Amino acid sequence: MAGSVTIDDVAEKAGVSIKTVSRVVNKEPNVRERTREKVLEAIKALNYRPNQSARGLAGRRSYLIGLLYDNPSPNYLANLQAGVLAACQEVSYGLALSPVAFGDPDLVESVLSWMRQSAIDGVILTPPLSDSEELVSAIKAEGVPSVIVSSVGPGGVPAVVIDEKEAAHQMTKHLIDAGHTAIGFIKGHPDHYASIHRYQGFAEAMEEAGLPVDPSFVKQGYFDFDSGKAAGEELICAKHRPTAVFASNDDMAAGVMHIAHRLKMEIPQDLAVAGFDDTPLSRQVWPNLSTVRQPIRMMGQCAGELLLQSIGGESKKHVDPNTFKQLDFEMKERGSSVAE
Amino acid sequence: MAGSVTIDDVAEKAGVSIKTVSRVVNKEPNVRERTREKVLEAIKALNYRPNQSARGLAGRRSYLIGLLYDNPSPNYLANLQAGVLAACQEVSYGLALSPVAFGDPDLVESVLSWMRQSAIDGVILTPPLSDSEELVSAIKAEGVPSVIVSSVGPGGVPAVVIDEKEAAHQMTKHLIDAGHTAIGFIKGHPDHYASIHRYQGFAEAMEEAGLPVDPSFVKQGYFDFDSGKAAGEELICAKHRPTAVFASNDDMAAGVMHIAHRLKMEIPQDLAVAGFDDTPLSRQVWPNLSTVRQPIRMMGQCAGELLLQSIGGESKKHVDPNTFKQLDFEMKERGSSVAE
DNA sequence: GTGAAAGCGCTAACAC
DNA sequence: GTGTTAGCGCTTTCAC
Repeated sequence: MAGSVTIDDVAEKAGVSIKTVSRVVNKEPNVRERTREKVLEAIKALNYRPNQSARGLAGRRSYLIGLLYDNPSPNYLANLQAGVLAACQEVSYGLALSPVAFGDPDLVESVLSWMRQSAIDGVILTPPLSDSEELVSAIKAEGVPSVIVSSVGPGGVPAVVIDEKEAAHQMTKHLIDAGHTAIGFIKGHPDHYASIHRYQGFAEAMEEAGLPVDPSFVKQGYFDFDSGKAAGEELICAKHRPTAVFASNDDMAAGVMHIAHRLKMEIPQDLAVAGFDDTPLSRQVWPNLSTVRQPIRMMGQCAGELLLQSIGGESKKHVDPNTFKQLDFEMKERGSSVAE
Repeated sequence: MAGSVTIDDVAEKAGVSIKTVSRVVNKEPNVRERTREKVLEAIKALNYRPNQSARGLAGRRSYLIGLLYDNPSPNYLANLQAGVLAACQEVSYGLALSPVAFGDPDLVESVLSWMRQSAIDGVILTPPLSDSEELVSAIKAEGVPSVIVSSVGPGGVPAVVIDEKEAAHQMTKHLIDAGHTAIGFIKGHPDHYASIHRYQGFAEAMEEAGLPVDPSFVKQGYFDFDSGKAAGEELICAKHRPTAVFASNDDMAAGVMHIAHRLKMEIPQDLAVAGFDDTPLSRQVWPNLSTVRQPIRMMGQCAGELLLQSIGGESKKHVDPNTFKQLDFEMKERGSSVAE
């Protein structure tokens, strides 16, 4: 602890008062540009970082935001987390992780108690927690700012999303354009709203093209590889089978491909496959998987920035609680749907 | 901030000084049983919760441990982190994440500075950071307890590991037992000690079996899919080629399989493949990948427990700095090495 | 636009 | 066993 750089050291080095340093650190207004630069230089030279405990004590907050999640895919978690951390770093906030179980009957109670205990200044909710109206409302009632990710939510809480429906629509259209008329669909986990939207996009695209959606071509999945395998097996092994399968995420699509390989089917000649998310897996299967890229890391960063903004320092630009930040998705058409 | 109940309120209500309350809260000795009860009652009646920031500031600790990592695979990070979090929860500690760049020339300086400013009470190092003797020593010199994971380290710091060499030895033997004599090897990232140990295990098993290690059958990889693909291509496309390839991790092994598929080779008939780590990917490729399971989550939990113990709050059992906790690995022999 | 002074709620050191 | 007195490093309030 000795020899640690404090705000006093920075103030002295920059030739200003500690209050001015504090203003710069907290990005408050009312600092001349020239002064700000001097301070920033001193901060950099000394490699100064504010002490969170001291900040928290004086400022009556914890300088911590929470990230609530329930067993997401490692890839989703790692990317989202990296984005949130990036947002936190800009303003020297810390990130507190809270893995919870969506199925827990006293989910709300335990989340609230965790928030109080750790004095979280704000919280980011990921699916399927962000889809729980009860939870979102309870947190809002507690007066703690929150942002939800990948979900529309009950409103009144800012959200960061992509247009799931449109993305699924485009991917379905891609398969139709490739000549498929019998297209199977594997739904995502029913706890996630995204699953509904992806299905809607699929159904609408089919309807637009005047193609019927055969109910026996629609299977329930749970976003994991095994459920994709199971659904894929049901779809492919039937005598009347689709020529293309659109799975609601990459893991399930990989499951379908796994089955296809086992049956010695050629992809995409015998069966076209498409996924959703553009996880690393999509480039590790053979052939590469056609999918929709979701900018997860950026979504994390946006959510973090939005939350930190609405926690607001002194420079509280007010954040509209109905903010609805929609980021762009990206189509990735690869070898699993079109011969290369 | 929820309850604005402070230590003073508790002291007044219990009719003692704040110091006595502090003693009770921190389970320190030298409090008469009768007094302790009175204080505990007051705490309960007022629903008092100590302010972490104030505790941290005054006590020069943060009730936080740090997790240092450099761009690990999402899977490794998510699992390790889950284990560490589990350990933290038991004692109400928080986890502070710190992504850093191993290549950064002032890595040590910036890590030390981060530790000082956030007043981290202890830190867990993951590869390749745990392999940097300079960093490990610097942290030790700073007097901050640390635990390293998946690495042997310079000693003097507790470590949680598996026997990488023995594991690679067994996997190699498995390939030899399956009848292979020309076995290719793809090394892991050179910054990781684990890469060396895995190669040693391979080389020793070959030697024991009286098989030569053809230098042209040993390629350098970097633990990522693309480097596995590149190395795999070099190995397989040569006129004189191995009949089996042992890659130092699953991602690289998947890269090899990808190439093999592209060349229409049958696995394992034309080419056997083995990996290391037992990531989900190993069960998502076709055929399933033979690999070595590393109990990453448990390693994270052990590391967390070891660290928290050596920080020692209440019941400071002394932790031997030369603790070397070796967990068991597990062989997973699947379809990529033996026809199913 | 900037600074001086007054704490934030707690623990540490030392008295009693 | 228990209390008193100083801060910890920062933000806040209010003066300039």
